[in-house]
Amino acid sequence: MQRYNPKDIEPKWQAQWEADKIYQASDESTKPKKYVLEYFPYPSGAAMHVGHVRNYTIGDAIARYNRMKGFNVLHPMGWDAFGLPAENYAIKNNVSPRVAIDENTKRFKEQLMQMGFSYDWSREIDSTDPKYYKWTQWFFLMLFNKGLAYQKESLQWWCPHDKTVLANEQVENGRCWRCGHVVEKKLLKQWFFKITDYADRLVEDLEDLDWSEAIKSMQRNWIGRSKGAEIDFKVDGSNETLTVFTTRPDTLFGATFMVVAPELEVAKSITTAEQKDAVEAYVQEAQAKSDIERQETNREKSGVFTGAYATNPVNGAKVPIWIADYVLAGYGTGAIMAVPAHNERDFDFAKKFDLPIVRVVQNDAADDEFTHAEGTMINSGDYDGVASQEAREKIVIDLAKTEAGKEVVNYKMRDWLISRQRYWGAPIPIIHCPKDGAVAVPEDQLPVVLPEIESYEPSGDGRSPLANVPEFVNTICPKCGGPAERETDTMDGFACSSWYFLRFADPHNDQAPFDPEKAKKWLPVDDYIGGAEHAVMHLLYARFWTKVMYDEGLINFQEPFKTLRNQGMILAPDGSKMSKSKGNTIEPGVLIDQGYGADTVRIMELFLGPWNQAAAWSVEGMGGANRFLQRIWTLVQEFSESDGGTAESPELQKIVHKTIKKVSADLHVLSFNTAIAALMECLNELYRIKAEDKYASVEWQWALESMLQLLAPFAPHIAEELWEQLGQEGSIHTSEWPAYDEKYLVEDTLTIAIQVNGKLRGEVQIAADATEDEAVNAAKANDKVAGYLKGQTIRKTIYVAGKLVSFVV
RNA sequence: GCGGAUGUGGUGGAAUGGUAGACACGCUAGUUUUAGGAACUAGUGCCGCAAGGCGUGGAGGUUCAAGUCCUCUCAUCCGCACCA
Repeated sequence: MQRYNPKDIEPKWQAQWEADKIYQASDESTKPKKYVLEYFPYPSGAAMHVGHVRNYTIGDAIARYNRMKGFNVLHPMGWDAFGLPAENYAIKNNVSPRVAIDENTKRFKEQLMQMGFSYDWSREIDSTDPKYYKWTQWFFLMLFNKGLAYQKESLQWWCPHDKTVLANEQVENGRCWRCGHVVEKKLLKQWFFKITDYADRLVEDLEDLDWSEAIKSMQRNWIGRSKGAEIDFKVDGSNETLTVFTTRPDTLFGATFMVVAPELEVAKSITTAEQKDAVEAYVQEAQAKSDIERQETNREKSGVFTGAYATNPVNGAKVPIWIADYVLAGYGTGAIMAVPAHNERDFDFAKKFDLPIVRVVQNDAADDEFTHAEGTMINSGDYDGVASQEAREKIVIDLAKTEAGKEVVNYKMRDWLISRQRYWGAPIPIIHCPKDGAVAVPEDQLPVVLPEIESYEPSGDGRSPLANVPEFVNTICPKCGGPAERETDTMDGFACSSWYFLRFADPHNDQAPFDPEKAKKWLPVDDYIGGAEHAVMHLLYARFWTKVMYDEGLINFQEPFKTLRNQGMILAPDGSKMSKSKGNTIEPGVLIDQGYGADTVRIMELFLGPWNQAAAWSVEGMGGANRFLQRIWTLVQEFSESDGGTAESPELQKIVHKTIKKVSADLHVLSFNTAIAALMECLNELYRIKAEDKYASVEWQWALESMLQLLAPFAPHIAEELWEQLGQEGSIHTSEWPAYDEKYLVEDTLTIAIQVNGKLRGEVQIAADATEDEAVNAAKANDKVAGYLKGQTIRKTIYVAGKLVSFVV
């Protein structure tokens, strides 16, 4: 008898599948399409571990299942290969990032291949290939021409370690998302994409997406839309007006002071002579604080009085203007009306500096505390007695009459800063002309190719290494033909990944980013599988680009990813996070070499628990997964060597049909762990039946083949090998998913549970077609139950057909 | 503080309001001339000799019946955070 040896069969079938091109998606097929996509990986220097591989295993099971269900499946793979790690590696080892990335990509591809994933490799893409980034640049120009890409000088996050600016989304707790260094603010002229123009649509369209509530709420939170009003306060003895944003215009009568962020110019200009020194000292002190210090919550409030006063437009009251760093320059107007009775921060500030606190909304909160709650207006002139929700609207309407206020919507999200002062990225296709300003590189001159250079070290002066390459920089203006300079910054890598899912529909097109007809055929992505770490970066950016493309008429859909599936993280066996630095990663390649094989790893990835929940890797569990496949192997070998027989086995029919039903239903809702459990149960049953009966060859052949088909999405190699051994021609992976027939699932007898007063007291066998009376009588006849019913009056009898009888006494 | 999620045996986890613990790991006992990180059989929620009782983070409630529905509460994890 042949032994199950994954090392023999897995490479063999991988080569065969590749030769037969069975996973290639067809642009011509008339079968319904299914686009299954896993986020394309960054080919890093480190090997993939079982956590990364879970992502691909889930996607592959979905792709394979759908293929067998008769869909024309697009399941592509590519490389998101621009970015800092490759460049830093290149600097350290003095090799070109190109060379480093090519090596990593080759290794990554081998690792994916040895797992037996069913990718259509004919569509492989690489974001660092000029044939690809030509079109990333093309999209940049589209945004530029639509006024959605612009340059602006402003204070921006700067990572001193990576020596580049970062987008807001890429700063996590005041630290660089890549290297973890504390970031600084630097005044620089940078390129932005105007994602804020799409803020409303990005919030509203979340509604219809089949995404987890967690990711949706992260995006909503990040966009941070809040409805409110802008209200103008005139500064006394000056032409200045301070405009504030508030979500609670109803509390306007309770505004007893104002606060301006230290960064605002107006903070200095309105300051009186007496307060000048104090204000300057405070502003300096505030700017010296790191952002991490400033962001610490529960910090003691600090601030300084400007000496100036403003007039509350609603009642003419004079309110002092203060400067304090609890007001952020970057949100709203950078100035607030402070209502200490109804806002915690204002309350703390008023307490500290002894400013007046006036309650204007009456509710059941204590007098000496602040309250956000709604209530009835008091101390608010004509609005007294009105409900606060109502007053909120009325006050804004009344202010609008004198143009002292208006309704506005505010967002926390800022525009997406996309320029990077680094080498390894797609060059921004802009030429700076002294006469014509920023000019787009004409389309026929794309791509602007990233030149090979000597030193990848960033200068740190705010310019990329490309600035040191005169042949690259010096050019002529496409408009006037005069001497001009190329933009030397490169694009954020997230620009490349904002449209890659479209390129897979038409990966080799050199006339356009994609053929609209092909995009129409394949997109949107039906199942997008990836980690939650992309919640407010990639997933937001890609949605934004998609909407821009839709507006431009390039595509016919507004959301790129209909269904998003966030797989749960795989933790180390001790429950801690797996990381290269901790040295606790588990690599599939190592497990495969140990003899478990890719199929065992794949089974384990899915059997560990629900696919969307975190789970600790289990070393012992590997044995169980492997044993399961061993037992299937052995059963098929024993069958093949048996003489066969003619005895029929209704039991065999029943268990296999039942399993087909269960596995199909589970796969439909991605319940992989229970699908595999059902296969294990089926296998246990088959062994039991085998031990009792002789083989009935026709039925056994069918039973084993069906079981292998159900196994195929999870363990494709062993399924394919045994499929062949059973005499089948053609790949199991292009075979038709087995169907079940309800007629085999019908039971002759049923076990009915019997409850007395809600407690389980026994069970009884009845015929499947027993009437209610027969079932109830059988239940009463049960010895135990009879004991509980003796001498009692049955007040109520409930019969749940085929399930239970419940007596109430 | 705001938002999202999760709480079930020794462990990972199963359960359309209807027999809680499927499946697997681990453990216990046994079988096999068993080199192995084997294979097979039986058992395994807790208390109890048993009958029985108790059990899904906690407290209430609805129901003949609650892990599942409702109210309150506790704990853990994740995201955001002086956002007006």
